[in-house]
Parts: sequence; C-alpha cells; structure tokens
Amino acid sequence: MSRRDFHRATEAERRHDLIEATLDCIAEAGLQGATVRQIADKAGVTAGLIRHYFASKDVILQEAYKVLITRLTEKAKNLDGTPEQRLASFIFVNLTEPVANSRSLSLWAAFISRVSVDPALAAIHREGYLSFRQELEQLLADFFAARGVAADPARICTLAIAMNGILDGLWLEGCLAGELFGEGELVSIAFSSIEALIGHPIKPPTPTETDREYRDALRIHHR
Amino acid sequence: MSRRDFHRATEAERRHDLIEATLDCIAEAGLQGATVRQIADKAGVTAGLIRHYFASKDVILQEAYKVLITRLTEKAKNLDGTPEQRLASFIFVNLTEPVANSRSLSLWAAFISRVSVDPALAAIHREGYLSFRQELEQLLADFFAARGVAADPARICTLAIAMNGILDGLWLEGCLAGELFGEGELVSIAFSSIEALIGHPIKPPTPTETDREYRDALRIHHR
DNA sequence: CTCGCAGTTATTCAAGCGTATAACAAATCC
DNA sequence: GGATTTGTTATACGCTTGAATAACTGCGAG
Repeated sequence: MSRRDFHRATEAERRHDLIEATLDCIAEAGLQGATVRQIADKAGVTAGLIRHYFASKDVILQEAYKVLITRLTEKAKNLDGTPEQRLASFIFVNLTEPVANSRSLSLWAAFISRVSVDPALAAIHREGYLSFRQELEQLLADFFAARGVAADPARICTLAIAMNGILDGLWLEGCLAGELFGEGELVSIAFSSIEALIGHPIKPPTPTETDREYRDALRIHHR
Repeated sequence: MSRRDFHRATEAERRHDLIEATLDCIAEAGLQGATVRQIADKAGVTAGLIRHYFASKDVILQEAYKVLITRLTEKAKNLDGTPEQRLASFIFVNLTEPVANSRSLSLWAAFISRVSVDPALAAIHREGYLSFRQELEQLLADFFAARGVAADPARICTLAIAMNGILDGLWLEGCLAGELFGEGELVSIAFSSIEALIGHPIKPPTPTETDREYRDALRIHHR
C-alpha cells in the first residue's frame, strides 16, 4: 500500500476535473453511480478532496448541472449571419453533434429526474430554460423584423415555447433512436415543422468549408 | 413497540400496491428515494415483504416501469372513429391529462435516466417505444389509405418517428412549463406542426358530451 | 533555511442500503 | 381440530454511502 502521488493543482483545474469526473460518472452509471468515491477515483484523487472544494455532494452535482446546461446551450448562442441564417443555424446546432448524442441525453435525463425533487436543481434548470427560450425569442423577433412582419410579443413567446418543444422532442428522438435515421433527416423534419409553425419558409444555413458534419447531414437527408 | 397489524392480501393486490407505492416514492423523491424501506412504508407493510413478491429491488423497479409505460400509452390505443378521428385523438390524448402532467414527467425522466445504464430497463423501454411507434404507424397508414394516398412503408416509418418526436417534445414542454400556456395551445401547435409534417390537414377529434377537458382545451385554444 | 499553512491523502464514523433469516399469525388441509 | 403451509413481521448482517477528522506533503513567506 503505497501512498497516492501527491500532486497540487490550481483551484480552477481541480474544480474542472472534479466536475468532469462527475459528469463522466453520471453518464456511465447514472446518478446512483456518481458517488464521492467513484468521482474521486475517476478524477484521480481521494474522496476527501471533494469536500475540500465543494461543501457537499449536492453542491458538486449542482455545479455539474450548470456546466452541462451551459455546454448544451452555448453552441446555440452567439450565432452570426442574417436573422434567417441565425434561426436556421439554431435549429441545426441543436439537432446535431455535439449537442445531440446519447451521452447528452443520459446526463440530461439524470438531472431532469431530480429537478422536481431538488429545489436547487430546479432553480438552475429554470434559469437555463428561460435563458434558452429568451435567446430563441430574440431570434424569432429578429427573424420577423427582418421580414417586415408585425411581431406580437405574446405570439413570439408562444412560438418560442412551441419551437422549443419541437426541438426538444426531435433532439430526444435523435438521441434515443439516432441510428434509425440520419441527422439530416431530423434537421429536415425540424425545418418543415417549424416553418409550418411560424408560417414562413426558412432557408437552411450556409455551410462553411470546414463544416463536414453539415454536408454529411445534407447527404443523408437527400439520399 | 406493538407489532404491526397482520393483514393478508391477495397476490394481485399486494403486487399492485407495492408497485403503486414504488411509483409514488419515485415521483416524490426520485429514484434515490425509492428504497425498499420507503416503498414498504408507503404501502403499509414491512420491508421484508417486498422480497417475498419481487426477487430483488431491481425487479420491482422494472415492473413499475412496465406499469408506467402501459399507463402512458394505453390511452392512445384502441381509439375509435374514422382514421382521421383516431389520428386526431391520438395527438390529443398524448398532450392532455392524464398523460401529460408533471408527475408523469418525473417518473418518465427517472426511468429514462437509467435506461442507458440498466439493460433490463433498456429492454422494457425498447419494447414500449416500438409498440407505441407501431401503433402510430398503423394510424398513419390507415389515415393515408382512407385518403387514397400511396403509403410507402419507409415514409410512414419516418413520419411516425418524426411525429413521435414532436409529440414527445410538446408533451415534455407541457409537463415542464404547463402553467405557461393552456393545454389547448399545445394541442393546437401539435396539429399545425403535424399537418405540415404529413402534408395533410387533420380535423380535430369530435368531442363527446362528457369530455369537458376537451372543451376546455378548445376554449383556451380559441381565446 | 525552516516553518507555517494550504492542499491532499488516509482513516474513521454513523447512517442507510439491499438482503437474508428467524419468529410469528392466520388461513388451509386432512 | 391439530399439523402444515404460506403471508407477514421483525431482526440481524455485511456493505456502501456522505461526511468528519487526523496525518502527511510540499511550496512560499520571512
């Protein structure tokens, strides 16, 4: 029994590593598999260190949830292009890698199942959800404005909720049954559904040269 | 310390009570709150009895998941009316009580988060999912047949997946943010999205006299 | 250069977990 | 109407959990 290597790290590094380890544990074995010992083991430290950086196990779970939400939504923020392009990119980004995959779903479901139980997680969820929807509302408002269409805020709100629902459902379906149909198919379905919803056609986003994934998606879509 | 009342029950009753208690525990405190002691307490028996009816705690969870899936899907089966009415009812039933509420979502998320971890739950999930989609495919096939439209099986399969996704997402949205918009709004959004998806209008289902909930939904929808 | 101190490891603790088993109560059988 | 079987309670066991604490390590201040 030799003593574990003693390695000092900065606070930022440690917290990051521990949170990543937490997410890994949850993805691999569910919330029940994310014990302080498993997390510490995956992060290459001993269990006691977790309590040195996080007041309790609940706190590290909350931090991990924040990181997950950020990761799932950051790609859909700061899009550029015309309002139409941004809206199209928003749809695309949310239904393709790295947002849409089975690991994301596992993590998301694990936390969602505790949102109704743990008030702290519920607050984090609420914040992330409202922020995401607000982003979507802005996109829609810009889209309508660019088309010279009158944009009733209440209607935009409803549309955002509905569009959010459609994206969630297709994202879910893609994560769950991803092998049953290509990513491009999902994106295509999303476009036609959402076009019907808002009553306007949306041009697909202009692919960049390096966006191989997008071309793959289109290829699957059109085959 | 007096001994707990000794009350004999039939096997069907006991199993039912224990499974209901399990679902209650999960809904109230998450999967982590569904311990054998909590379940037994909620069912009004002692912990040992659970192992008399179920080989292990995993088994009672599996049985509870089966019951949940059945409850969430049975309302959408054996619909009657014309193919168009059945399809419309299918949409409606899946987006209103008792299928769409926050308790359903809590339970669903709890189990989904373990589907990727527990092979037994994965098998149950797969069966329920495929059965649900097959039901939907049949509805779509009948719908197209009644309209005299050529129904390519592969296309129907894709449509069923997409429609399933849209329904899932709106169901999710309704469960999560149900207070933010009326049920009728959700149903209305579902109709317009799905009509766009399949390229045909769908008449809303004919309400029965006793279907107060439906009238409420429509009222909210048209306000 | 050494000494204090913050970061890390190792160990310990009480509580709760799933499970096993023994004791008990009420039907059922002969 | 006693013996037997079966549903139920009660207790115990071994293990894991989150948390607390003690021991150790190495860097930086003085």
